Amino acid sequence: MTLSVSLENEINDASLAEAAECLKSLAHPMRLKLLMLLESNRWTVGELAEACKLRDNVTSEHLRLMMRCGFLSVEKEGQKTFYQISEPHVFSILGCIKSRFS
Amino acid sequence: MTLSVSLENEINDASLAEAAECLKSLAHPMRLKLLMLLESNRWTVGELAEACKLRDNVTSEHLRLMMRCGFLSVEKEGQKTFYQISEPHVFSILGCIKSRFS
DNA sequence: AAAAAAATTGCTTAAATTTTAATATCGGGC
DNA sequence: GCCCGATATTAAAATTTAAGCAATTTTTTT
Repeated sequence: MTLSVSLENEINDASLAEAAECLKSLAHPMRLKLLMLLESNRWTVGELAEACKLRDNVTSEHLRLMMRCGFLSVEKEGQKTFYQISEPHVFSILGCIKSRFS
Repeated sequence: MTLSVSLENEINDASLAEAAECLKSLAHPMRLKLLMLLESNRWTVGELAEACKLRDNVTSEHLRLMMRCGFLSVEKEGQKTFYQISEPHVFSILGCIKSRFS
């Protein structure tokens, strides 16, 4: 019984791969910065690019990566695309990172 | 005042880079698996390699990466080197990952 | 010295990142 | 309606970085 409980707590290989993939999308200084900006508000690509002194297309690519693993979602309004954090766990991980590094 | 408080909560570029570096060392399926094994016990390189079906040298390299960002520490006893998690935040991040992916 | 356990090195292949350029999409004015 | 500027995305090429593997070296014990 103890063993089976401990096995149930384990995470399978597919989930490990998925988790690693998601962590990889966090493991970039600019993407962390983008996420921290997104913590409090929704932003457009252009606003984020300017705030981070990045090119628009680079910013767009970073956002795409984070979209792909479900961290972000968008709301389109006219010619603007607003990005926002859509996965609650992102907030807890960011909190964890901040408590360790600031 | 509001502004200065919000700035104080920010994280500077150097810390962002360091955080990204650390996350990168987590963002690998095998290293996640190694950490989960290390959650409850200390292990030797050889034991971890066998449990994960990895070569010793590959295992050693993964462990070295995680040592470098302070997640692990070692205790040498004779010809054995026991690895263990030495950074409390690792536990909280693992918890976060598990709650999202299992 | 020999054996066991880890760590390091050199090399090859695979991924990620950046850059430049090109291609959509939307809204407003003519 | 059609073109223009602003906004955003995509594509292809070049560069950088990481992963995986095999062989060698170091460290420690017997």
